[in-house]
Amino acid sequence: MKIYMTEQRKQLLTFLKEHRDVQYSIEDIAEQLCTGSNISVSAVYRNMNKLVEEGSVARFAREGSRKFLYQYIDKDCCEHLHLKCNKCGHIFHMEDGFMEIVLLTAVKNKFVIDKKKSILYGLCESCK
Amino acid sequence: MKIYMTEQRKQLLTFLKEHRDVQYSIEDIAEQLCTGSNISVSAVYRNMNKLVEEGSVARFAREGSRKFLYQYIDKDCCEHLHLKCNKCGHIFHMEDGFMEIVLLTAVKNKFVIDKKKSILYGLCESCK
DNA sequence: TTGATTGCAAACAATTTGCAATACT
DNA sequence: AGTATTGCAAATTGTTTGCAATCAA
Repeated sequence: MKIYMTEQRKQLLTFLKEHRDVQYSIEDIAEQLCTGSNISVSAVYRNMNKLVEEGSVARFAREGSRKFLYQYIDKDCCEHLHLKCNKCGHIFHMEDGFMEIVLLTAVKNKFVIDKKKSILYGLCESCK
Repeated sequence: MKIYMTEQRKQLLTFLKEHRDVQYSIEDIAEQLCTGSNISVSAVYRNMNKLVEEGSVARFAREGSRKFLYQYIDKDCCEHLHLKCNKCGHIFHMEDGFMEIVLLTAVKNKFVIDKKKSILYGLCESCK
């Protein structure tokens, strides 16, 4: 199935790429892009699903809310373990060296971590 | 607000305690307990919410489904990092020694992990 | 021209809530 | 007795879908 680069998809991708370190709900995105009459909410839903299928966007679920969260993913991004601060909501990438230790430790515990799908929650330095 | 130990809540707690290592959706629980006419589905919802508030049950969300998952939590459980297998769905506890390493590594990366809220996804030994 | 994408409104699925009846302490 | 909890049905919330019109290739 071909991909048409519509105005709406272009805007979405631009927005997400400009905020690679943020996870947005559909509502968040709609607030930013659907205000005038640029994009309909259902176009946002459909596009996000397609982008998730494609692999350029990741979808996350969070206990505490029924809303899914979306984040643009580049190669750089999905090669890291993510740390999300419970207070400020910011997402950090675990540095390579440290990540290797974590992955290796998990292997010793007989478990192979999927970096892409795993997020560690806690407090970042400025919030703790 | 007092807690009344109703027949329904008793059954729920018994069921969850007997399967501490499993995460159930409301639907799963309903299948087990609401078949005859023991408990209504809304009682399950309300009880699970109350138990989550209380802290004796944890609620999880996963991308790929809109259903929340619930699991009985004892002191032992919330002191561990959890590993969830993407294939068989089973939940494992990371062993103490290994967990310490992971937590310490995160601290070096300037991040304090909240064990209770974090789940690492990947593949367990028998599924990889 | 062909088929993917859009906007809208209606449909869905999971969860929550209002209310009168019931059960716990 | 007083109030938390129940069951039911109706309401909400977040997401998906059908369809005719539109747009990208």
